[in-house]
This record gives sequence, structure tokens and C-alpha cells, in this order.
Amino acid sequence: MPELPEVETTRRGIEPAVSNAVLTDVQVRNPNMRWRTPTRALKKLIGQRIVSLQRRAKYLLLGTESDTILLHLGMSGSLHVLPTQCPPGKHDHLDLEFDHKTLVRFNDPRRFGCCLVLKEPVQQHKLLAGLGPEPLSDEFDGGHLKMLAKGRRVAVKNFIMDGRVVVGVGNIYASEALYRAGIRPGIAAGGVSAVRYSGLATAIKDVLADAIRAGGTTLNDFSQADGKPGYFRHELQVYGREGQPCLSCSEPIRSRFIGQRNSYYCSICQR
DNA sequence: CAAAGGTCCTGCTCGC
DNA sequence: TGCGAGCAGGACCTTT
Repeated sequence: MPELPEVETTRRGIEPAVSNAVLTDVQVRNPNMRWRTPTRALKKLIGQRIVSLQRRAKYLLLGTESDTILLHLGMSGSLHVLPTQCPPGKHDHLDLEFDHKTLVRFNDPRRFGCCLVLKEPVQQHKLLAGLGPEPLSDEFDGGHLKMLAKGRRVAVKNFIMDGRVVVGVGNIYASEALYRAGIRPGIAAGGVSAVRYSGLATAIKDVLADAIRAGGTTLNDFSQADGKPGYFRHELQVYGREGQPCLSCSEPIRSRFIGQRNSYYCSICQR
């Protein structure tokens, strides 16, 4: 579920609760996430202060005075800020408790998410090394896409969902950005011109920024740290709109599987 | 029953 | 024939 806007929305949502807070307890109810949650390593951090809260790609990084707690929400995860005595429900696999009687609760039905404890230097960890640029940074632009696309035959949609190319673009926003840029999702990445990549980079930045502004997209599981849904679902122009008229030309939106994932596009507006 | 927002890993194919 | 890069598919899980 959570793509970059949802993770960024979550980061902003938990920031008041964790920033400068002292970790007072850790509850691991089910460590069987994508990778086993390191209960002992987490418990060793009790008593430490959270000194930073960053997002890199779709990873949340809670910096303590010694180590960094890495969280990934996988496909169905969410974090909520709750009072400490709040009874846990189904799929509430992890609680991080802080002073001021608040806790951050990690709920993840599919358990594709993870929680790890990273030693410094964090950026050299296997999961973080080799990640492409942040899409909202100046480092990311059409020239970057054009350079990496040289000779690549993969569909441009798969190309922009590749974290080594650019991070944070998942299935929803890939379709949305390609629609905004007027590019068909199935064409080969290597065949897209520099001019069109420039437009695509801008479209990616715009759609992600718009989605963050709306608090992310809620389809099923996702909700913000305060439990409210994200409202970008109402602004999706193609994702999930198969058969409905294109908002620009009224042609019915089509869907097609590209690389195992459903893609949505307008056959008139996207070439 | 199939499919759902992610992404790491394995193994195949292709071209040099 | 061997090698590396690129690419497709499987794997991880539960819920609707």
C-alpha cells in the first residue's frame, strides 16, 4: 500500500510523538515480519532518546543516540500514535512506547513490512545502499531518467518503479505520473525521448507532492498516524478507473498487466 | 478464486 | 563456452 506519499504522511504524523521522546518500552507481539524483528536489539534501545526522524525511499528511520530503528510498511502496514494503555488488536505486531504516555503501534496484516535495528553508518546498510535519488530532490530530473534508460527494454512503468532508478514510486503513482506525462506505461524505457523524460520527472514530482498534500491515498488498509484516511484517492485520474471516461478526452480508461501489476492508462492521451 | 499498495532474491536469456 | 547485465517470476502473508 504505502508508497512515498503515505510513508511521508506517516512520518509527519508520528513526528510530534517521537521527536525528542525517550523510548520507554518495546512490545514485540509477532516478530515474523518480512525479516524477523530483532526484539533484543530493540529492547537494548530502551532509555534512549529519538534524535532524528527521517524518511529515505519508503523506509522510516528513527535515529536514537546509538542506533537507528528502520521501519518499512510493506504493502499493508500503518503506524498509529496512541495512548500507552490502548489494548492491541489483530495484526498489531509492534509497539514502541515513549515518555508522555504515547506509543507508536505498527499494524500490518500481510506482514510484508519490517522493523530492523541498524548500526552506523546507516546509509551503507544493504537495504539503503544503492537506492536511487529521492524523486522530490533536485538530483532527480529528466536527464537522470534518460541516462539510466539507455538501452533498457523494460516497460517505462517498471523502469520508474525500480528503486535503483528513483525511489518511492509504486504502482498507483506510476500509473498517475505516466498519465500526467502522456506516456504509455508499456513502451520500452530506452525509447523515450529526453524531452518526454523531462515531462515525466516533473509529473512524478507533481503527483507525489499533490498526494502528500492530501495525506496520501487510502484504498484499503492505509490510514494516517491519527487514524484518518488519506484523501488523494479522490484525485486519482486513472488508477482504478478502468472503463470510466478519461478526464481529458472521455475515452474509457484501460487497464493492462505490465510486469505482474495492473496498469491504468488512456489510449488516446498516452502514446 | 483472484488480486491487493512492495521489493528482495533466484534463475533464465541474451549479447558480447 | 563463459560472463555479466537485464529481465521475469516467485516468494513472503492476510483479507476481501
